[in-house]
Amino acid sequence: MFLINFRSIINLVKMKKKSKITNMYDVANKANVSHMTVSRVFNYPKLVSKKTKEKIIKISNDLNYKPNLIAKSMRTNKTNTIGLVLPNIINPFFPEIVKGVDDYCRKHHYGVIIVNTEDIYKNQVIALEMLFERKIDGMLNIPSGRNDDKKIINDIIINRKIPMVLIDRYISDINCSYVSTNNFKAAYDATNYLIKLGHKKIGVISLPHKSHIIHNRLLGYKQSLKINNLPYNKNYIKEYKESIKNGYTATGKILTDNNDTTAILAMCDFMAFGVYKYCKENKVNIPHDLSIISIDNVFASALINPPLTTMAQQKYKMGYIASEILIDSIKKNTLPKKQITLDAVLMERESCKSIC
Amino acid sequence: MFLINFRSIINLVKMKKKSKITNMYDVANKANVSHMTVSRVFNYPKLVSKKTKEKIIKISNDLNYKPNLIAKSMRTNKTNTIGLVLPNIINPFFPEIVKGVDDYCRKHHYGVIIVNTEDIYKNQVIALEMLFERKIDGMLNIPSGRNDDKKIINDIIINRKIPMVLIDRYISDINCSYVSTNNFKAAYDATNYLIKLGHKKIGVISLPHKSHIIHNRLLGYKQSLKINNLPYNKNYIKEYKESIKNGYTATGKILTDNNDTTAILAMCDFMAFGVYKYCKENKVNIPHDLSIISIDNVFASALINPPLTTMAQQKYKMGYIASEILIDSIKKNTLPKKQITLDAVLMERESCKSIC
DNA sequence: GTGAAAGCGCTAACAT
DNA sequence: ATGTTAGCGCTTTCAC
Repeated sequence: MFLINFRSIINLVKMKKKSKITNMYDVANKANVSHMTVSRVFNYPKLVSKKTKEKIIKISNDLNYKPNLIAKSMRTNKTNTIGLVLPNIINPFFPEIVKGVDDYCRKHHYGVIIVNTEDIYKNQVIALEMLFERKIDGMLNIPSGRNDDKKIINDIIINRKIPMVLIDRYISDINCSYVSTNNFKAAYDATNYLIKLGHKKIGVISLPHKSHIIHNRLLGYKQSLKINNLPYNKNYIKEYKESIKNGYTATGKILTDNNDTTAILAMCDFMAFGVYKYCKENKVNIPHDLSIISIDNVFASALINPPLTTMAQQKYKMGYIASEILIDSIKKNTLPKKQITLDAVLMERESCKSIC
Repeated sequence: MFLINFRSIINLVKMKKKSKITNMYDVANKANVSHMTVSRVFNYPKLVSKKTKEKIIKISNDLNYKPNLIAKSMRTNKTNTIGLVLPNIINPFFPEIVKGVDDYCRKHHYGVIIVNTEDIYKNQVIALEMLFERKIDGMLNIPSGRNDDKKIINDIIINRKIPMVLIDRYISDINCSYVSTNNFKAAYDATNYLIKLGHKKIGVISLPHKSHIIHNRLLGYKQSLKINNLPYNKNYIKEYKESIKNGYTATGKILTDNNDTTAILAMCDFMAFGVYKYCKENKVNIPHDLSIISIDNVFASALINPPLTTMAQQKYKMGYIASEILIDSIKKNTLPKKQITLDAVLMERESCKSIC
């Protein structure tokens, strides 16, 4: 009764203004220890005696105490948060990457701040500054393929030694890691598949190849022709920006320019959807009159009629592995350099027919 | 030589440790003012003389200074960050909501921490605790419809007075705001549309209606029948969990139980995709033999053949408005209570036929 | 095994 | 109009 609980007094003094959310001092006060002992329970539990530890854990639970990660960040310079910048969350290609990122990060107690840039330069700048101000530990970036991105990424992220992993699209000469599909092999395998089915006149619906991606896919296509002793003829290749409408236009171009075409390789599923549209309107039967293979395996590909045969990019895995590389290098306090490519996987459905 | 090398190493280590990111004091020193003046330039610029302000802004730019939002949060108890919890980013229904959220938040300088729960209870708990520890100012939640969610949301978020806005799905008796589709009206309008086309025997592919959503849609369907003096017969309603396969099964059930069925209302697009699959396999022509309308307007709906007529939920707007309500109440320091419902919009495509 | 003191970068409150 | 002081809740460092 006469004993004065000094610890309580000390802690109460330190608490001063009573904040409504439980903090370390509340727990320490109730456990009659210093706040440092509470801190150790959460960060270096081995340094605390079993008895004290158990008491503190119980009290923490009773008071519903959770450490304030913002305060922790102040001291440690680590927020356990990463940024994820992507061009367009509506495009069904990206959500699977997001899921892979989310899965890995949740498991490792990292938060993910997501920003959708719409491929607009201003949004990219806002996004990067926002993420820097929030002191993210690292960044995942699915770049837009615009040229001015590189400078701003260097200025705001790379030059400040923030680790970055690019996903899907590459930016040359930038100090970071990179995870993508093996695009050469994807197109090579797709073309080989058509050739094995007996196709010799294969049209290609391509995209503007400022990016390495399309460049490599085109190389894969050519290499497959070469290996199979088939001639390369660039009249069979039509290049438009990615959209269903442009896929439609490209199909018309290919078929009128080359009326012996028996198959089309579309560089992405969206362009393939345009092929379907053209074929429906022009009474071309898929796969009877025209075989079509594509690269991506977006969600809708299995739903359309006939289901689209496509080279599935491992989108989930790309997100997962990119997160792994990033968080690894955050923990090791190094800048990541790894370059990883994943093979696309043939999803054999019903849009290709053997003509042997 | 050895001595020099040894010393260089020590210096490099020291420098590395010393190398830090520009802060307020760096700017203040260079400008020959106190750090408070710098702070005012960024927070209350009117309180600083024009001359000083300009000098500080110039120096800030020169030194590439950006305020540290983590440190700011320590004092202000505001992180300018919100949480976004959703069940499944792969489901094409959700990314459009995310885009709406992202757009509003970017404009208002809020960061969004996203978590995908997969409808798994444990993930939901991890997500909420993670967001609480990071001191989010508010939360957007697209709940899973699981019953145990309510308690955990109350424990971790609501009881700590963190503002929350639910999107799409409602949880009864919880102190928060709510933005959703007017589900009664969506089904009512869809049914009316079919009836106007001459349909009298309308099957319904429903979902388990633990949630208010399906309950209200069913009420809308019934009300439309009533208003049009058509009988209600529950044999025409089949209820399964949401999946393409179950949509397939349900279609079979409806058509064999009621061979006079001329139209089907699917409670969501995924179930409608199952109808398409069934019809393709069983040589039922859409819309010639069977009309189909649905609710959602997911991305793939326009791609399938024939394009699906569906009541489009305003997903982007839901996300945008929910963010607006949340950030509004954060700024006013109140808990949001608003309940908003948005009308679904008829997307008339080619899956319904007049039989008048 | 545990505690005291210092301070991360910022802002609120008060002082000049 | 500008400066001084005192923390926000935590971890690092050093002391015992």
